[in-house]
Amino acid sequence: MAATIKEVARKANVSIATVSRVLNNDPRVAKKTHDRIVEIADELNYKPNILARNFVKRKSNLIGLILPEIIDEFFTEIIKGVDEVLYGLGFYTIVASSHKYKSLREEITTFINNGLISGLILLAPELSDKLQTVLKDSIIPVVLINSDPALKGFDRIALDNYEGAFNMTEYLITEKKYTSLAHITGPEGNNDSELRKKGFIDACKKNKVKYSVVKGNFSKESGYNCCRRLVSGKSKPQAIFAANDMMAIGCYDYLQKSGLKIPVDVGVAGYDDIFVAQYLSPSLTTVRINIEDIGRHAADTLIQRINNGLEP
Amino acid sequence: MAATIKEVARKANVSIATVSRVLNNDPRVAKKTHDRIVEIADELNYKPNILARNFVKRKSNLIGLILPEIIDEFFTEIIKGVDEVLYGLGFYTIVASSHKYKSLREEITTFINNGLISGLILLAPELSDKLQTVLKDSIIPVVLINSDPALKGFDRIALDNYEGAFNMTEYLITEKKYTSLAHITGPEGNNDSELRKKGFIDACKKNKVKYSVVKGNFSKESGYNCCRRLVSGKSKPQAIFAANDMMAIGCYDYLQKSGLKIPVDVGVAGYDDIFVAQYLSPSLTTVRINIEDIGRHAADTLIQRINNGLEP
DNA sequence: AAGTATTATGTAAACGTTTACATTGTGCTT
DNA sequence: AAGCACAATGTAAACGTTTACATAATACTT
Repeated sequence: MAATIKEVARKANVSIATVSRVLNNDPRVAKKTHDRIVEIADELNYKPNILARNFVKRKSNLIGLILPEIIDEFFTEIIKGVDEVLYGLGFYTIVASSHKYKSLREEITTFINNGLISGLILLAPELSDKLQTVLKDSIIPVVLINSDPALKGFDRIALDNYEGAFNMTEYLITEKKYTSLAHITGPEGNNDSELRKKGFIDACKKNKVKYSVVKGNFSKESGYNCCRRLVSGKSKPQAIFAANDMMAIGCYDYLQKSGLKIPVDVGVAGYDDIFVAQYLSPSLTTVRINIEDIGRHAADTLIQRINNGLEP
Repeated sequence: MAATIKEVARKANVSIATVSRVLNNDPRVAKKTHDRIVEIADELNYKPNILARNFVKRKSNLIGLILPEIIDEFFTEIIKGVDEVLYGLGFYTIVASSHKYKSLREEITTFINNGLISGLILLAPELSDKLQTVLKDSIIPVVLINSDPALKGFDRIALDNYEGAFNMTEYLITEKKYTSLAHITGPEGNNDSELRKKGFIDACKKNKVKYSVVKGNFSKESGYNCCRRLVSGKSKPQAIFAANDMMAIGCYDYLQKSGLKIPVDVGVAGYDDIFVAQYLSPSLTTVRINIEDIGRHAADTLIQRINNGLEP
């Protein structure tokens, strides 16, 4: 059985209050006593029971991180960024990814209300009204990654999807001299997806090039199928801008299979710069985003909210 | 403030004990009472405070998952597998990856002793003696992923590194008809690395082909450099078997740069089957391992140990 | 109908901390 | 040397559950 504060207190001939103060670096305890207690605690290999501490303080050193299942490489990077910051500040990160057993809303509701975590980071490109209400009513701070910018009253860390897509599209037009483009979107309602689409369309309009838009869902397969439709249609675009790299890979697959050369016959661009992008042949033109940074930033923001209680 | 068990009890005109029993599905409480209490709890939007529950039970529904920094794509898959199983069983997964602030041993010691988690999954291809002692003394169950098979008294989930490497090597020899091979190892002391090397060597010996071994460290750069050394050496091997895909990618990079054709001039094989493998050109020959499964398996084993207290 | 077995519920302690408040001790002021 | 301020430590309650044990209510014997 692990040693408790009582045993330390007894061995040091002080009350548990004094030991507790030492553990929390309360300046009111005499240096001599402090040092002695630290030594004895060490000797007994005493570690404060976090369960008890969290319980009595009614707040934990645990942060929830919820990620939807779709996201693939994002996953790792976000977790890394978040954990790096949190761990350094004495917090632990609880990840939840699979929503196999419960709806996302249920999961989040429980997570927020059961007192286990002191803050939540939620990567949710789409946010139902109900979910928004749940989050609004949350007693613990919530930081959103990548959600609708129109959402008021939330802390939100965003990738600049609109600008990224806009710039990429202009690049394809002005540098690469394509004069007809197609865009494969992500799933409807997904915020990243909508913004990228908007960026694409606006850039096309601004530069007065022909464009078309087809609906994908971020999966490789949807990229494959959309590419087939686009390429075999009557107005084949000169280049395809997929809303993420996975779908761009799907395009690669289809084009390769049908003997079309990239970028001579059809140009392909993606979004995310996932690891594999550089190893495609030819290498994929893609919009780079620093995912780990997003994670770090989200963690920072959350902790500030927890400590200072500032409203977003 | 969130509702507590007391308020539910008062509103239902019962003692908190009865409410507690209802929450824990104790069969001793009458159906009528049960239903009434459930309803009232719902009404008050009552969620049991997990912090309190964990505290009093002196065990939490939290599992630690420690991953070293090196591992890259493994990361995601392991977490997925672990979380999937644990979440379904009512447990949460705490991940810790970056060891920037503390030594691995310190981190693990604290993690094991502070009572926060009820079990630990540790992905540690190398395990110092000190660390072994810490783990042996652990009061909570520990499951190791991918550690030294010689370790007695631990639950251990292993990839069959030896067999995988052996089979791949035989495949290169008997199917691909290579008659001289080279192996780029992982870091010394790393258990995966040692087993793969052993599998390679044994297969070469058994089939009586010439072989050489050079030391890498699982990084892309080391693959690049080792490849250069091998290829420009006096006895250029017909094929290189890298102990992981990352190093194989390094080989690709070097060979491409120096104008050598794969697999005509030099064959390359890897290990892990990371996502990018299939998109290299030509696609990488690699040993497939199901990482997510390993995660699931580890989680299963851990929970069994927690619930049944079986010794490993 | 009394006694007994069974079922349903209540009582209260316990878990390991933190912390408001109380007490004691020390040194300083006059 | 009495009084006071302040520093150091102690006392005890509190946090929200679970659970062993006690009690009350009901049903089943005969």
